[in-house]
Amino acid sequence: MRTPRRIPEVTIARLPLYHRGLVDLAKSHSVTVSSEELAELAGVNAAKVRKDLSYLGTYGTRGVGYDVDNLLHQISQELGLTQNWPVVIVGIGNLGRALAGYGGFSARGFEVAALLDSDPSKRGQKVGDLLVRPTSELAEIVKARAVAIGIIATPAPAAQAVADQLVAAGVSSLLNFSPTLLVVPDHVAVRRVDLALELQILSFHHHHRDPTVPDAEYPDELSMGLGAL
Amino acid sequence: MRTPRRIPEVTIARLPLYHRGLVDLAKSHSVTVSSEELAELAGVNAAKVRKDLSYLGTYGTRGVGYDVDNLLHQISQELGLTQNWPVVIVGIGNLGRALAGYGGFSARGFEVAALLDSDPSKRGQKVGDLLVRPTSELAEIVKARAVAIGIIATPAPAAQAVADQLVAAGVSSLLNFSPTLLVVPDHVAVRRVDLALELQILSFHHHHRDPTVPDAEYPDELSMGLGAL
DNA sequence: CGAACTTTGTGCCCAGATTCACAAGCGGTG
DNA sequence: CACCGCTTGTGAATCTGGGCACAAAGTTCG
Repeated sequence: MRTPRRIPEVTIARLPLYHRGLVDLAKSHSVTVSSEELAELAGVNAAKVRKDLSYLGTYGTRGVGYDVDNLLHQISQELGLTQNWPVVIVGIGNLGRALAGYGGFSARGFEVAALLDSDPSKRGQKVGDLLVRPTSELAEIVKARAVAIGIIATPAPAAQAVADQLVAAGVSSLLNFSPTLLVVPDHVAVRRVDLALELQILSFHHHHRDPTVPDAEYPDELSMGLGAL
Repeated sequence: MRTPRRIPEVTIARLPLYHRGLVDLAKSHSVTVSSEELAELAGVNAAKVRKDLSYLGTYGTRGVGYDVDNLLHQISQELGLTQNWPVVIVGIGNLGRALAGYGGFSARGFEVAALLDSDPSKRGQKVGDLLVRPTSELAEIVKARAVAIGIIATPAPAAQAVADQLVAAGVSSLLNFSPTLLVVPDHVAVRRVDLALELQILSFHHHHRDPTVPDAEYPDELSMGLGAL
């Protein structure tokens, strides 16, 4: 039997970290990896790694560790990374353009199927080797290409309408870059990336930072490392 | 006495949501708001709103709710949003440029103090009305402008070195857009925004979506809303 | 082949966060 | 001024996830 238990959301969120660590290990031709090593790569502790992986099945070997290739395959399987998911990016402003040009997509099993924007003046612009198409073609594209994931990079006021269209067209997962709370049906997964929110959290920490910590100044380190850039 | 208890991290992460809701309410000239209303705006439940706010102090009035202006002020105070924090953006690629052009910064109390990139060919380029400056000037700029927050938008291999430089120069908070685990001293706060990770989490949900949900198709909604974009 | 060693998988407990549910407190009303 | 309705603030219960610690299981070496 596979995946006997329900996988906790926090574990799901860590699987990509393990995935990344394993990709690195595979590149360096490591054959096996211990929970300890993997924990270090992912920035968590070893017990958590073992518990997380145990939700997927028992792929480790006691006394040895995990087979890198096998574990990588199992996690890829679980995350659904064995196939290329087509995504659409809606809203080709500053951010949308940056996302369109981001190489990490294709490298990690996501393929930008289309760029959409409602602004007629953007229609026909090229970003990379993709053409910006009008939002009115959204439903058509989503259905024709079986788009799995919609990325919303529009201004906040347009976000909900775009989300509605994406959902109506059959997209099941949304990545929302606008500072908006999207209302979607239960079966649609939404992840939100909110820059202002992250900055405000950092602002809190800066505001409440421990004043006993000297305001930095590590003269030794200042001189090193600059060349590396 | 103010802030008697330590504020849990999860609460801190929600304060910006309340802040945003309150800003909207203030714009629409609402005078008071109940925990119920604020909960709806923030997408959480009312009990959580009340408990979160109670960590800040007792700013509500029983039978009435919270005074919008006052609560907004208190939360701004707590988050440290009553002053403008200078930030630097390091790594002016696709993403860095998009961030530099993002209007949300200045609107929300953050000011881009400088754009830095180690690539000599980028030096002197203008993004908006800011000049790209060499990374070697990092320490100088951070100290001169008392930069609070460093945004790392470099490729992964450069991220750790940049983080080291920022920390050495006295930056206490980092926003890391590279898919890297940064190692920093305890007193430095790091938030990570990882696109590939978010997509992989969505991939999981799409991969495991409930097949009983019909593949969308809500004909009524398809025709409406398009004009709004 | 058995002993020593290594590392996994997991039961158990603890800490932290969420939610419930209700007493306390305030404003309005007659 | 007393009563009623509303909403906060918070103790208590519940749920969830984290981490310890150890038995189980495999490997290596003599």
